[in-house]
Amino acid sequence: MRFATWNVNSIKARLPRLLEWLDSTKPDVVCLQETKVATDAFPAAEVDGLGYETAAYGQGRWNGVALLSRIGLTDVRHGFPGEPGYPEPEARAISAVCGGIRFMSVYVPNGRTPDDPHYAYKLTWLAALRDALTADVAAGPVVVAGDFNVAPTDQDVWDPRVFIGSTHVTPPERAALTAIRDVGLRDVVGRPLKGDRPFTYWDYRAGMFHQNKGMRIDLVYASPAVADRVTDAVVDREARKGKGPSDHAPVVVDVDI
DNA sequence: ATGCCCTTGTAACAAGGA
Repeated sequence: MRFATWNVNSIKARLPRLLEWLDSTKPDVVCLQETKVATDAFPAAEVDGLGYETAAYGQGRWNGVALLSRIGLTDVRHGFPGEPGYPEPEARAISAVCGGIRFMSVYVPNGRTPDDPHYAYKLTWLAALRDALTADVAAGPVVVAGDFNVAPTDQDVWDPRVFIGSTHVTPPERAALTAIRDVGLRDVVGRPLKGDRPFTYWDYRAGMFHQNKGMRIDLVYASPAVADRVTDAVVDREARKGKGPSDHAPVVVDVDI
């Protein structure tokens, strides 16, 4: 089985690149984030043409998540029990069972700055996610993948000095990730295809990608039943190149199941 | 080379992203 996670930064703007990438990469399951379309506006017919079923959860202009699968897609859930809003519910999580594994695609709140109410929302959201995952992990194998908007360690940002005082690197955010792993999930880290660190995001501005000034914030957290069977994991930086890319690269995981 | 911010909604900017 091959699965992947990718923050596409608008499914409408990225559809040609997504279809090309699906055709060449041939993942069985894909977790998408920042689709930026309403649930009913997701281009399901286009991905159906490549053999994928779709489960989408969107709200229009902001956020939006989806799952694509060509190995079955059942028991779809929008959000998770106890998920907070800001203050209204936001389209940041969707899960479904594909090939016997519950996949959840997550788009964690950004936080903006540590003194912003959005940062408190981010921490509350991550704590609620942890609580909800406790039941899911007990029920069977789980993969939670997506844009976590947290770099787990200082090695996961291109220069820790630049991020002092910023979100994505603060101890409470990192502790929230640890708490999620502690419910029984492991961090499946992709191989970088260039350089020594598997960054998944590079700002569009100032040639950051070309200087490899990135961050590892797109993460794959998997139950041991999945993590133990990983045969390869790669950050597909090829998808960050060329005309009209997302600012995030996909993480692609192969599992012998 | 991989190449120097992007997307959406609304009407020339505003807001968010990280």
